[in-house]
Amino acid sequence: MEKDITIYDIARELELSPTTISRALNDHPSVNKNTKQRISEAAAQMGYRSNLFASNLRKQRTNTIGMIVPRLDSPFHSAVIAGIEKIANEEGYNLIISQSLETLHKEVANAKTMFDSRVDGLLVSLSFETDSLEHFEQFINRGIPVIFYDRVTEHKNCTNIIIDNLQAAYKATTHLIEQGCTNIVHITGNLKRNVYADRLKGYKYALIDHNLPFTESNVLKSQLTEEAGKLAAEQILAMNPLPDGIFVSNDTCAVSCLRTLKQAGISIPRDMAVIGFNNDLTSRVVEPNLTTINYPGQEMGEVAVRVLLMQMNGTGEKIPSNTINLRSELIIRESSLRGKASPKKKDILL
Amino acid sequence: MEKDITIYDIARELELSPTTISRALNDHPSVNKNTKQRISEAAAQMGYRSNLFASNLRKQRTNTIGMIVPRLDSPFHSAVIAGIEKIANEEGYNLIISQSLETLHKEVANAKTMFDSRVDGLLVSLSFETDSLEHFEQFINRGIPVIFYDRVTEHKNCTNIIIDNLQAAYKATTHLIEQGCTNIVHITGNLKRNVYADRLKGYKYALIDHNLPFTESNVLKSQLTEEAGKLAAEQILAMNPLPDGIFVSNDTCAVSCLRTLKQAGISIPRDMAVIGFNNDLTSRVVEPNLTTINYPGQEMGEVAVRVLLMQMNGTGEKIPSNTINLRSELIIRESSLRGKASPKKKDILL
DNA sequence: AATATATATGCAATCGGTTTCAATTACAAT
DNA sequence: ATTGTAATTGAAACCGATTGCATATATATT
Repeated sequence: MEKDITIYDIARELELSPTTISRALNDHPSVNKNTKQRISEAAAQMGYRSNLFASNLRKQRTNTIGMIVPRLDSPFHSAVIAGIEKIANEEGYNLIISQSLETLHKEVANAKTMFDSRVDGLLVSLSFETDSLEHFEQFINRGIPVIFYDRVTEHKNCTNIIIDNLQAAYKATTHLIEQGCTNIVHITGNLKRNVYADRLKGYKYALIDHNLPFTESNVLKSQLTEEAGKLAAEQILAMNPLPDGIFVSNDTCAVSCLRTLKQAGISIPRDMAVIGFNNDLTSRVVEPNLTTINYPGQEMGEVAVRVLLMQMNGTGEKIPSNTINLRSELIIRESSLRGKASPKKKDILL
Repeated sequence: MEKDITIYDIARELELSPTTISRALNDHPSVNKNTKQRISEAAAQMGYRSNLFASNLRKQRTNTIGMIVPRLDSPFHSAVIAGIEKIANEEGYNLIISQSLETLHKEVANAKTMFDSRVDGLLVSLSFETDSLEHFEQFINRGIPVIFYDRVTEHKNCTNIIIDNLQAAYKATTHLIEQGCTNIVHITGNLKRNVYADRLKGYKYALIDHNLPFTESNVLKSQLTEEAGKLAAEQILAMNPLPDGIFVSNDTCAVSCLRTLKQAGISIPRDMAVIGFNNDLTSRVVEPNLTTINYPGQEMGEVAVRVLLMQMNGTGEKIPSNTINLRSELIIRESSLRGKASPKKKDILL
């Protein structure tokens, strides 16, 4: 079992002070070039590695970014994390990740752990249950920046990074209307969360702007799971008259709903056009392929961590609270193309 | 901006020494019960939180587990991580996660970061490219346990946690044979990795045990991506005679292959029966639903972290190198059921 | 020659817990 | 009265890197 080399060992070896060793290894300008050279060679040769804890303890920062996500096993969050990890890595930051599993109590516990681990910054996408940001106040009180992405809530000291859910939903609904749909159902999630509330608004405004009636009974609240998709399909089949278009707030649920409708003898998109949200892999596997909104997960992650780094290394002055909107796009596939022939290209980007 | 409370602040407040505060907060037996009570109340009231860096620095351990996975955006790995995070959390450990993105150089860089972060233990699933474990020697030399799961290589000091890939593949292939297939193609991945090499063996042995010929030309090497599935399908369509069964080493590729074959007019499973591997969500979305091997991801994660914790807290003696095998199961769905009527139950577990 | 300036290095304190080794007290046993 | 034992508490060293302040040397300026 080898022993760790410290700057004291190097100092002894080269007959210098630990101070100089430390400065040399941090490329401090006041150390002679030749000395630096000697030191870094000795360090390499002796197998030195810096002790982050001693360093962190002294510097009062950890070079660590914390992340709290609802779940890791979601294609969208995976993409976000990939983007975050890439940039964080490049900038020399560690990433501590934990999942709230959509519960408030685990989100609170995770926040505490992140706080005790003294992360320098925090990236959060809120759980379904979260209705208070109290557990993040401890960070804000000590000047540790917190950034919310995707599932967000307004907070005067925090930046939010989102897509324009309202606009995306508006586009999707408008597309259904342009395909001739006049009786469109919307399947939504927990309206406490901005993403679902905004999509509902987009759906509503699109209807109104095209002189179609908005009726509460056409909005189905759901858990947006696979199972919930089946239930929603059954509710839809019980409607009279049957709707001719469905806009679902995620792909998992849309796919399961679509399949259940198909099994019941409904022809998609002829009888009903269907649009999902997320552009998950399943949207390209289901038959017919699902029209959906493409979410820039990786990009969202990259933007989030860049903004966070800016705030972490900022002058200490509070950057004014703000919201960053990323572009999303409607990807049109067979599930929503009615009447006309199917499109030449497989995927058409609006 | 609030200031951090230290044990010295509490000591001053209660007119005790920092020693006693530290001991009380760690529930050391030699501190008086009443004193403990007073101290913990004061700590709570003053908003004290332990400084992990000071503690780590002194204790020379970090309460942190490192993880290096090929990618985070894989349903299997997400499930593993979920299992790991659950147990690690319960036991009071932090989790640092990084992805190698299937490249050796990033895996090496990540290993270095983990090492510098002084993780107490390491969980690894190897990248495609990895053909040497040199970058893990530094851990082993210092007595830091390393555990490999799923994508593993033999190392005399490390435990491996896997499923019996050979047996699973044997079962899958045997099932195809029982369904009347006599000319079965196998689509495999990078044979450097145990998982694919073992599955190939299972396929081979099943053929031999059932007196079917094994031919190299029936083994298609592939990247197992969506794109690779299409290519493989084209290769299969060019075969003469056409095979009547396909066993693919993952679901993503199997699904894409299946869809391409269908588009070419092949009836699944009548003309060709198809089996995948992983039980991803897409296997339940594609038409017909895909027969596949269910992988106990979450369980694998839980076992991995438990074994790791044992080794981390062990007496320091080397636990003899070993391999832990977890059970997997064949899930039979429509894509492999030929001739007979479709099964009564949606999913049949063998 | 005297002073100013830049360059290079080191001393010693510091970050906040943990731990070794004593010290103190109370009480029991001889 | 003396010694032994258990229960509490504290002083001080320590983990390893960083940094404010001081010092020493070399070079430039007047």
